[in-house]
Amino acid sequence: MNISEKINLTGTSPEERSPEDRSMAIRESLRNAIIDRRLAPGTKLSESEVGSLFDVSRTVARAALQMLAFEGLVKTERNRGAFVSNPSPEEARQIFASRRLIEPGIVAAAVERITPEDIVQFRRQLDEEGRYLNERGPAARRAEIKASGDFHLMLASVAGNVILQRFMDELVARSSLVIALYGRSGVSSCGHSEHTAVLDALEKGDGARAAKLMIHHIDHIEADLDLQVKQGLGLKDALSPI
Amino acid sequence: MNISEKINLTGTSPEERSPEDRSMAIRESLRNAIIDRRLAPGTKLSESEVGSLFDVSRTVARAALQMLAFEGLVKTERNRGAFVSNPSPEEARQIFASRRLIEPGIVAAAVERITPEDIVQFRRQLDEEGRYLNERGPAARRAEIKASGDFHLMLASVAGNVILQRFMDELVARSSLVIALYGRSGVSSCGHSEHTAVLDALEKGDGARAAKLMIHHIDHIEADLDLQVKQGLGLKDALSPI
DNA sequence: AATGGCAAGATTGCATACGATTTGCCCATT
DNA sequence: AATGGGCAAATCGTATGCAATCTTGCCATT
Repeated sequence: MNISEKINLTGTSPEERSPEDRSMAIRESLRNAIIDRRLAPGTKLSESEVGSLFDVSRTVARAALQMLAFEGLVKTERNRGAFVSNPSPEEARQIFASRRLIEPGIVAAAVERITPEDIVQFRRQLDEEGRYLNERGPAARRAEIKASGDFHLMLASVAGNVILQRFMDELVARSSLVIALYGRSGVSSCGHSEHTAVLDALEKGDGARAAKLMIHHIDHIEADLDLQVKQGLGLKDALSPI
Repeated sequence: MNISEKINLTGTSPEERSPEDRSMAIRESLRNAIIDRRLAPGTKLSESEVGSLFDVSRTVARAALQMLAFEGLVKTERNRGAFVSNPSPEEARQIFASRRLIEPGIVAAAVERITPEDIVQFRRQLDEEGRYLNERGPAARRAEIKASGDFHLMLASVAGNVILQRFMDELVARSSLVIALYGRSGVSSCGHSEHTAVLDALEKGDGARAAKLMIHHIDHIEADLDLQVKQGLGLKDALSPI
């Protein structure tokens, strides 16, 4: 159960490139590992292990884990440690309910501010997304989930509200976890075309249509999930079946 | 500039009542102090000072400050320390834009789940709010801001989405800061009646009306702000006035 | 008198050490 | 053989120490 191979240490930080917060770099690295499933839900992230992996003390490893706990990607249990989050179906529903609420607003804001350069950027992103769609294997699948999330994050970035952007950051990351856990089919084979449709509407300046498409898109993602209580194992639930 | 008097140490934690995370208790205490202005924006919160105030080491004080930084209530500068946030007008606008987006959704969810007991609780809360409205002095003013925020948080709680609840927690807290900084008149003398109106609509099950009232309410709060760059003090702005 | 540099003080960043708590294993007892 | 107690290993929670960095006041120089 060595997590060392799962984490792309050099992926986010070429080396000691940033003299700034190292805990932030560790957070980024772990975040990426979590959202594209190199670290499975439930995996234990011990402070010492993370610390030695990134060659820092427990202090800074702990700070990174605290940040991840704050954004809901890991859960910490006192005196037991930190574990990659294992979102419950209820949590999953709430995540998507939040997205259904926020993303139309983001789309509406984005349509006011999007530039032709942004459009070009988006097309490039969608191309990459489509490329992964046609590849096989878990690596391509992971990359696809990641790219799909990036589309939504780019949208939030264009919308220009840093607070909503941070909320979306969290929601997209947690969505990735949920899809990894409860996803039924191949992620969102329809997702790519839906992204394209949203972008097309944005390009035409049709915010209302883009927002509607976005809601449908989110609905489709959630509909692809199998949110049964199969993973109920909560014991608390098991003990009070009535 | 001793902050010790500003913090109600016993307010949130009677003593060592919680054997659990002390940093969480410190965060709560500082949070309360910030959102009702006992700690003014810009105030420095040094690790050692906070630590000795709560009789803990810098380690746990630091953890509390990190959490506050994460929710935007304090800003940390590397090698300089943590300071109570001084939201810019732009930040303020984004905070209220976010609330305009999220709160109608919360209201819509709340109308589906609100119980008669909740209504009673809300009435009690509104009574207390009204009481502060008729009192004079900064203490009553602070209590009024707090109580006003609590109304929105109760709503989020009733809505039953813990993620949105946490977002609102952050947004309400930051709003308090913004109102403290840019508030023009007496907070929201109209706010109380508007809260009542929202609740009335909720009680009648008229979610659409409640949502509309909520948007107006938020608009009114924001309209009461003086979001000029008077506090621009950024120097960077002052130097490039064109 | 104003400016520039320097050194002392203060504060954070980080690592490490020690105590506390939990977990799992082993063995004794029934 | 199953159960219960207790010990040992592992891990977390917290305090503290040291180095790095920033601030500030002082002094020399112009």
